[in-house]
Amino acid sequence: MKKKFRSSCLIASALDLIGDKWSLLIIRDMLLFKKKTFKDLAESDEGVATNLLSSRLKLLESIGVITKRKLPENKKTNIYLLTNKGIDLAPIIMEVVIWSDQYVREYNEDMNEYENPESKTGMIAGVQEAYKEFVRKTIA
Amino acid sequence: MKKKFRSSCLIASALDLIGDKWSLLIIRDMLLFKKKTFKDLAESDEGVATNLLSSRLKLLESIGVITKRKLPENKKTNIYLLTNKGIDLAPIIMEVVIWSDQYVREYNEDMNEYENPESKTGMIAGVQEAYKEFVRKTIA
DNA sequence: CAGGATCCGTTTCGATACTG
DNA sequence: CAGTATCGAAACGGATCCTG
Repeated sequence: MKKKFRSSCLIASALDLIGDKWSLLIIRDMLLFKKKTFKDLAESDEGVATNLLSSRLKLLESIGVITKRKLPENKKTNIYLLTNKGIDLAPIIMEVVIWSDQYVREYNEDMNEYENPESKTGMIAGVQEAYKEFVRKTIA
Repeated sequence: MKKKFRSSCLIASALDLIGDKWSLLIIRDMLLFKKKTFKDLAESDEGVATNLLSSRLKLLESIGVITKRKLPENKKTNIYLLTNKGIDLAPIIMEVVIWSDQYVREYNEDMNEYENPESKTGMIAGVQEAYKEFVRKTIA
């Protein structure tokens, strides 16, 4: 394992996303809970202020991890969807979920199967596929 | 892939770490660049202010992802080392590095081998083992 | 009424100066 | 060297206010 990473790794726009609480929560809510409207996202458990939600959605769109559009059948409501670039954040999100579950859970749940690297990789791929299917159905 | 994650996933103390730019950079510097003194960490490319570095080290210690101690042979200098809980953040850090490298690199480097899930898992394990070996040698 | 934008008091940041 | 103190600037967050 001699490969070197650039010291600039993790520095550029990744930190704007990953180093920001609200951006992470928005991406999690979209990816895992299929939230897509401003209202959905505003009602997160953590209680984002609408001004912050607004600013983060603009940020995420400018970086290209989400897109803003309207439903085919409903021209009024804006919806936000993860792009492929955004869906590729799934491994990060899921690793955070796994770590969090391992170290800060108060009660046991059966997450242990993911200790097997095989099933973890598969689980992440499953989350990504599920989201892509959701996008397909949403914009169809 | 029917397993459900608690909505509290990713919310608790994980966000204090992952949702914070400096905490992430400190963990990265310790894990990948083997930084261990205040001075080492203060000289990061990104330029942490010393007051923030100080507050983050306290935070990370309080959460239990790092420990503060002194070298056996040098009683003057404080050193900071990742605990096992901290080393277990490696998958998150490495996924961020991989995503960052994929989407924000300006010039190509040969990271492509990690597109194979097998080698990615192995690479992460390698990073963790390397750090554990570093800890062993440091406190020996 | 959804989808934000604006205002404003409070908290946090970040750069530098300072201390044991 | 390893932090702490200070202070102006920026960001937060919560309430309210527009606008189609």
